[in-house]
Amino acid sequence: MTRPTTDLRSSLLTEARRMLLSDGYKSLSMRKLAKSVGCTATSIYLYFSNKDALIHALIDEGMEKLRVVLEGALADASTAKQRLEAICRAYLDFGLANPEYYEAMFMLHPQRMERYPAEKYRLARRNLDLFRAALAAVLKRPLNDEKLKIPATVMWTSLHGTVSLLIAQRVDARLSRNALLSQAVEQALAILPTIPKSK
Amino acid sequence: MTRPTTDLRSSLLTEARRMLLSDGYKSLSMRKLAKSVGCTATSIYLYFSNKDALIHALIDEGMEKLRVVLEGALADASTAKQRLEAICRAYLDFGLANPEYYEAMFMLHPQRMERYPAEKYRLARRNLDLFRAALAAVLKRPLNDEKLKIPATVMWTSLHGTVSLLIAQRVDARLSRNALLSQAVEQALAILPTIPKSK
DNA sequence: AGTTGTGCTTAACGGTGTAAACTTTACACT
DNA sequence: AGTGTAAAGTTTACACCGTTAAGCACAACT
Repeated sequence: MTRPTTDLRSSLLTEARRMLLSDGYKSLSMRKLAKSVGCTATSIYLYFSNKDALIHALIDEGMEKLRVVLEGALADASTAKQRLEAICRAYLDFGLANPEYYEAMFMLHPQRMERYPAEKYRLARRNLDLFRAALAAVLKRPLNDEKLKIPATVMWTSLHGTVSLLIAQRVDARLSRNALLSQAVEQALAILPTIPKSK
Repeated sequence: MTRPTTDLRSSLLTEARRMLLSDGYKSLSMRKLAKSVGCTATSIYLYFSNKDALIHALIDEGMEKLRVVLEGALADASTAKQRLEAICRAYLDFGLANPEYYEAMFMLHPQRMERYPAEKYRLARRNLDLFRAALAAVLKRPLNDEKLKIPATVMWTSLHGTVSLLIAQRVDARLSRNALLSQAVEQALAILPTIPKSK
């Protein structure tokens, strides 16, 4: 009922983020959001063309948060090999620490995301490039070596598999979480020997 | 309006499967299903306690189909190493060939699956055991070596990551699909050297 | 003072899953 | 043949959902 700020758009984003983080994507409805923020559901459409657009804004936030985390991990490690390991570990940790963001970013039903503008994938790809650069550094190759795109992508997808199945609770809960994560990082790093020498 | 068979339950399953496969999970609604099959929406509840239960039945079907595919792949290869590679490849192929089943099986929103009875994971775990056994064969270890649970799980999650991101269309579409899949298999197999020798 | 435009609301459409109560059909037993 | 009962299916209803169209109130500008 309260009208905390005149800037409805940013109030909506703030509240949507809070709802996403506390109750998950499923229970983020336009009507409930409106009620929490003190306006009508239709007012949301003055600032976001539809629910997808609202989620996209949150996805962008998540991508940005992920970038900060990954870059932090890179900065904290000293050798190239350690940096690669650190970025993998940081990726897993981010996903498990922010499952609601992660879900919106990478696990949402494709049909729901149909309208996600291709241009926005730029942010996502920038995170992927961090992996590619870290990989290149270990292999002593140029930072944006095109040939490393596929290995970097697969490294990422492999980590994603672990995160997403843990979030979706499809993994046997009796297995040690720590052992699983360590093995996942080791597995990701094991891609190194499979990459052919350049030229 | 037609009442094709007296066994409404199986008609519902057949039609639900058809709808899932042709239009995806999202557009499988109780009302539409009822209309297609010629009964009212509430009649479905005589045979399935809720929508989840209906989906669970389809998930079970999918798990069974996957099992057949994986076992087929195992049967077609001769050496232990080839069998391991074949099962990985078959997993990827199954997911990409049956995205609607795959989505229901492994990608559905956890909240929606809250009511998925833990006991049912048995079928899922049986598929995972095929990976574990194939892994054990290569390493010349006992088929149900407990120590291989984590490596086998990570092998699976790594493959899942590739499948699920491709299905969710989060992977750069310009990358060669074949190269990506080959790399994913290679990555999965690269777990082998990281597994400590038993005792 | 009158026009324009902005910010928001009300009302409505067509959809969703599901619960409760009611009706019809079918079968068993006296 | 007539009655009791259980099964199968329907009607009605509730409480939600995303979204559109039309309209209202008020500020700023001419």
